[in-house]
Amino acid sequence: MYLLEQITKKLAKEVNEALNLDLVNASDFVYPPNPEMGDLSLACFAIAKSSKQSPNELAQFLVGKIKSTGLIRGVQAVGPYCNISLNKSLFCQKLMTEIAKNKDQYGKNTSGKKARVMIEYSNGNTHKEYHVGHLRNISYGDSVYRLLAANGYEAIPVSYINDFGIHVAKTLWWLTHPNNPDNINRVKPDELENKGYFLGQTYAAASAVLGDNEDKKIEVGEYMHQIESRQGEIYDLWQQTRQWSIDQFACVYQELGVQFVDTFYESDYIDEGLKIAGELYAKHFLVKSQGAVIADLSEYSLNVLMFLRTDGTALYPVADLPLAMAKFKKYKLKKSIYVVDIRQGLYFKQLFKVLELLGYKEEMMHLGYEFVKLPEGMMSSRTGNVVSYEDLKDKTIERARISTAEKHRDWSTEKVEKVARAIAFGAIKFEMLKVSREKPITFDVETSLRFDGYTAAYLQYTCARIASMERKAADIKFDAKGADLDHPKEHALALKLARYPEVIQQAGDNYEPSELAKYLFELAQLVNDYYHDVPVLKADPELAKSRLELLSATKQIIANGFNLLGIEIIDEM
RNA sequence: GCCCCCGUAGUUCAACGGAUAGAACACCAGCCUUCUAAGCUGGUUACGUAGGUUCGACUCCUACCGGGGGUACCA
Repeated sequence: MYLLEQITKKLAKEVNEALNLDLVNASDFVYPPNPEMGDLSLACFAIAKSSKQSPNELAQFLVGKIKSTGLIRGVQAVGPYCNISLNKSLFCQKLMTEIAKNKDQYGKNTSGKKARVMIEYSNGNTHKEYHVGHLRNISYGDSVYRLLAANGYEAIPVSYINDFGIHVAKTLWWLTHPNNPDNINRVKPDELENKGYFLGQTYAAASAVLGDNEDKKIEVGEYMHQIESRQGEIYDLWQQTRQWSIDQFACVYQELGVQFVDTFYESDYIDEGLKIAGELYAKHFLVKSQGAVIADLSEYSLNVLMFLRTDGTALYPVADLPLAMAKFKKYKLKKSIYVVDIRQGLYFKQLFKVLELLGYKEEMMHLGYEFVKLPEGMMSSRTGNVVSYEDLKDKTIERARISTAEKHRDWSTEKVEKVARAIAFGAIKFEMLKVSREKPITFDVETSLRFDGYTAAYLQYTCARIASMERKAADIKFDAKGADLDHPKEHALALKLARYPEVIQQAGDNYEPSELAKYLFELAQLVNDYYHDVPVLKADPELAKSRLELLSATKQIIANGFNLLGIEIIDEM
C-alpha cells in the first residue's frame, strides 16, 4: 500500500471510530483546491445526515477527534470541510524512500488480481493505407494494455489483421486492371520503397474508379470469390500482396515499440466461420433477406446483422464469430476487449448479441474511442483524404532533427537522429493520448509538430534537465545526511508525486490514458516552476542532496508514467 | 425517422455531484553572470437554451437548439 493510501485509510478509520459509524472510506478524502486549505480534505455533507449534526458542526467535531501525530500535522475545520495538513518534511522523506525503493515499479498495484484480459487493437486492413486514424488506435490500445498490466491484470495484447475483406478484392481488381497506369505489370514491386504504401494508394484509386458502378462491383465480387476459393492467379497475388502489408505493419509496430503476444488473421477464421454460418442457416438462426443472409436482431432493437452478401461472399461477422470463441478457448480468458473505433459500436452490440444467443456468456467488451478527422473533414482511405503514417512520421522526425541539430551543433548526426526520433514518436503518440477517448481528434499536422506547451517534448525536456543535474551532481560530494524539505513548492511537488499510484489506478479503471498524460504534464509544470525558483546544486550540500532526490523522484515518476503511455524519456536534448 | 456521442475562453482541450470552472496555443509585457530559454513570470477572455432532482449541478434527469457519428451488401 502506498503512502497516501496508508494515510487516508488511517484517517478514515479514526473518523469512523469517532462517529461510531462505518461511513467513511479512504477514497472520500480529496485534495483541497488551494494548498493553504491543507493537504487532504473530507467533505462532511453526507456524513452529517447520519450523525444529526450540521456539516459545519461535524467538521468542527472531527477536528478534535483526529490525532495530530506522526504524518498528520494539523486538522482544521473550514465550513463543512475538515482539512488535514501533513508534516511536510516527514511526508517528503517517507515518500522519497518509497519511490527510491520501488523505482520503475512505483505506482503499480494488484487490483486486477491477475485476471486474464485479452486486448485486441491495431486492427490493420491489409491493402489499405496506414494513417493517423490507425495511430490513435495503436497508441490508445497499447497504453490501455500497459495500464491494465500496471494494475495487476494479466493483460494479453493481440492484433487482428483484416486480410480478407472486400477492400482486398477491390485493390487486387484495380491492381490488375489494364486501365490502371500503375498496375502490377507496369510497376516493378521489388523496386518500390514501400510496397504496403503502394497498395494503400491503389486501394484509394480503386475506390475512386469503382464509385457506384454496379457492373464493376460484380467484377470485384468475382475477385472476392477467387480469393475465397484459395486457388488461381488472384489468390496467388493475394498471398503475395498481403505479405507486403503485413511487413509494413511489422515495421510500424517496431518503430512504435508495440508488441503483440498473438496475431489473428481474418483469412484463418473465415472457413470455420462459413461453416458455422451454414449450420446457423440450417437452424434458421440466420435467414435470407433481400438475397443476403442475415441475423435478424430487430426484436432487440439491433437491426439486422449481415453475414453473407447476395453473391454469397462473406462479411465481417463470419470470421469474428469463430475468432471470438477461439480467443477464450486458446487463452482461457476472463474478459476479451476490442479496441475499435466507436463507429463500429452497433456492430459489436450485434456481434455480442449473436454470441449470447448462441449460448456464449463470456465477458466481451467493445472499447470504443472517437475517430481522427482532419481540419478539412473526415478522413477516409477510400477517398484518399488521409494523413498517412509515413508522411507524418517523416515530417515530425525532420522537424525534431532540425530543432535538435540547431541546439546541439556539436552532436554527431547519430546522436541527433536518436534524440529526434524519440521526440518525434513521443510527440505523435502524446497527441493521440492526451485527448479523452470520447472526443474526436481534429488532427492538424502543424499543431502536432509543436514541441512546446502540452506536448511530450515538454515532459522530455523536463527530464533532460533533471538528468543534467544528476550528471553534474555526480562530481559533487554531498554530506551523507539530507536536510528537511519544507518549502511550499517542495511540498506541493511531493504531494503530487504521492498521487501517482492513484492516477494509474483511475486511468486504468476508466481506460483513459489521457488522465495520466494530464497528470504528468501538471507534475512537470510544478517541477519546472520549482526548478526556476529554487537553487538545487548551489544550495547547501545537505539541502542540495535532498532537493536532488526530490527531482530524481520526479524524473522517475515521469519515466514510469511515460512508459505506460509507450513513450521514452530523454536524458539529453 | 430511430439510436449513440459531444456543445466550457478567439482556438484545442480539463474539471470523483463539493470550496474561487483549470491548462495549452494564440496575443501583449517581462526573465538567460543559478543548475539546458524545447523553460519561467504576469495580463485579457468561457459552462448552447429552458426547466427539474439536490444542502450543493459543468457533472444527474427532461425538453429544445446546434455539431458529429451510426443505421443491409465497407470495416
